[in-house]
Amino acid sequence: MFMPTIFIFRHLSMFHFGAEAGSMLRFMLTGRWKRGSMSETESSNEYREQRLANLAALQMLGYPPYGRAFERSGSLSELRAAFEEGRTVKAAGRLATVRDMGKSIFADLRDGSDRFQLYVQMKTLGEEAFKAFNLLDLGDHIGIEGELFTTRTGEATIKITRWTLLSKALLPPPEKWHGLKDVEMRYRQRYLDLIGNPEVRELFNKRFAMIREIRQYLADRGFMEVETPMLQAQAGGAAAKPFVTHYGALGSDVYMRIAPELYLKRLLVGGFDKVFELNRNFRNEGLDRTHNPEFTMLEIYEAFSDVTGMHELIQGMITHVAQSVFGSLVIGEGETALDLTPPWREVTYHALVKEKMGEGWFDLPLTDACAQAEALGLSLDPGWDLLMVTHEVYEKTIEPSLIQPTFVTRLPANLVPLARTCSDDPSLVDVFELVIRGQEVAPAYTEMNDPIEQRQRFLDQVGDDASKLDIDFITALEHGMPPAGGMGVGIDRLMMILSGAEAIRDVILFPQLKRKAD
RNA sequence: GGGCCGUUAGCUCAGUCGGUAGAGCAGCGCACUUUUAAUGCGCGGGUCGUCGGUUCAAGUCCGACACGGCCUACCA
Repeated sequence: MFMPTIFIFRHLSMFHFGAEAGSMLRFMLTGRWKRGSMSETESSNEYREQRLANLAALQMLGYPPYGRAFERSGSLSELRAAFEEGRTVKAAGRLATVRDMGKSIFADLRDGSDRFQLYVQMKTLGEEAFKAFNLLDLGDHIGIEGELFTTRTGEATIKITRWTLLSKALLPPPEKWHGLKDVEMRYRQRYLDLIGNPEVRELFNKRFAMIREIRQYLADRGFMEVETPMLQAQAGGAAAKPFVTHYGALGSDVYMRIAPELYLKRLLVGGFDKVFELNRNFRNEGLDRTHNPEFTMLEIYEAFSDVTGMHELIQGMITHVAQSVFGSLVIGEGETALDLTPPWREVTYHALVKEKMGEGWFDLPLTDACAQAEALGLSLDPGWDLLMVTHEVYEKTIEPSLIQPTFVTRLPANLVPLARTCSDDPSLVDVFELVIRGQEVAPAYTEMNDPIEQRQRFLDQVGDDASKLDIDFITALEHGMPPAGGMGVGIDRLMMILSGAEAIRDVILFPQLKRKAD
C-alpha cells in the first residue's frame, strides 16, 4: 500500500546550473571566488564549506536540503529480491560512491539493508536535474524514482527519472576502500564506523538477533520479563563497587545497581515464579578487554527449580542462539575452535583443582601448598589460607584453560554468599559457573531462601556495618521465598564468544572511553 | 596504578643518517552516455598530538603532558 509520492521539481531558469552556480553561490556566501584564496586556517573546514556551497546551490535550484518522509517501493534489499526488468520503483538511501562519466553517472545508493546501483543519464533525467545531481556529495541522502534494468555487465540497476534531496551531509563519509581504521574514532563516532565498515553493522545486527532469540526462548518457556530499579538505596546482589549519584528531590545519594538479583528474588516472594531481567548493570571498576563499566546482564529466576534446572536452561539457550543466529555450534576454526555441541562437560571445582595440583592437594600443609602455587608463578598474599590459595590457582591457571564449555560445580561456600549449601557438604554451595573460552559466562545457584542464614551470611560479609545490610530484602525472605534456581548471564561476553570478538568494546555500540581533554 | 608501543593532509598510510613533507582515496577544474576501488590530465590541501629542551637546523633526538592500543595490577 503506497501513497503516491509528490515530487516537487522547481526550475530556476535565471541560473545556469552545476559548477557555475556552485561557484557563484560560494562567492555570495563567502565573498571569495576561488577556494585557493582561502587561508590555511580554514583547511579543516574545507569540506564543510564546499558542501555548504553545494547545499545553497541546490536550495536555489529548488532542492530543499532536508526533506521529510519519502515513500519507497521497498528497502534496497527488497528491491533486489523483487527485481523485475522495466519496473518503476522508488528508493531512498545514502549516496555511497559516484562514478562520473560525463553525460551519465553511475552511483551507489546504500540503505540499512543493501546497496543498489543507480544510473543517472542526462538524456533521461533532463539537463537541469542532471546538473543539480552533480551538486550532490558522498554521504547525501536522496530519494529517487526510476526504472529497473540490467547493465551490460549484468548488474541490477535503477535508471533514475526523478530524484529529490532528503538530507545534505556537511561532512564527508569515511574513506571508501579502507574504511575507518582509527580505533578511537570508531568507538567515539560509532556512526562513522557503521557507515564505513559493513562488518561492524552486521555484528550489531547479530547482537540484536541474539538478544531477540534469548527473549523469545525464555518467553516460550513461561518466563516473564520485568524491570527492577537501577537507582537503588543500597547496591546489593554482588560484591562490586557501585557508582554513586545524587537524588535532588530526596536530598540523598542513591546507587546505580550492580545487580538486579535482590529485586528479582522479591518477585519470587511476590508469586511471579519465572522471571528474568535483561538490562544494564553498572560497576565502578577498571576498563579492559573484558570489562565495561556498564554492561548488559541477563538474570533469570525460576521458583521450585534449582541449579540443575538452570544447567538445562542455559545449555539449551546458548546452543539455540548459536544455531539460529550464528548458524553453527562450532565457532572458529582449527585448534582454537569452540564446539558447543551438548552435553557440555560438568566437573566439580575440587576435581579440577586436584587434576591440576594432584590428588593430595587439599590435605597439604599450607606452606607446601603455597610453595606449589608459587612454583606456578603465582604471587600469594601471606595472610591467605588454603581455600584462598586454591582459588587463586583456580582463577589464574585453571579457569583460563577451560576453552570448551564447562560447568564447574560445587564451589566453596565462602565464595558465594547468596547460594544454598550442598545437602551432603555444608562447606560447598550448590552452584555452577559456566566457563567458555576461559571466561566466566554464567554463574547459577540453587538460591538461598533461609532468611536466618541469609542474614548471617550478609553480616559475615559486611562485618558489623549493619547499615550495609539490605533489611528490606531479609524481610522479604522472612515472608517466604520458594526454593529456586537463579542464573546470571553476561550478554556482552556471550556475544564476544559467539562472534569471536576479542574485546568487549567491539560488541558494545558506545563503549566507555576516557573523556577528551578540552 | 606500573611497563611497552603509537599519534604525519578530511580518511588510509609512507617519510632513510637530523637538512624546511609524500602517495592513494576524498575535494576542486577539464574530458568522457554501461561504469563499478571508473579512467586520463591538471590544481588545491599540513601548528607532523601538545608544551618544553638539545642543535646552525627537529616529523626525526631528549623530557613532560594528553589521548589511544597491548601487557600487567585491581575487579563476583
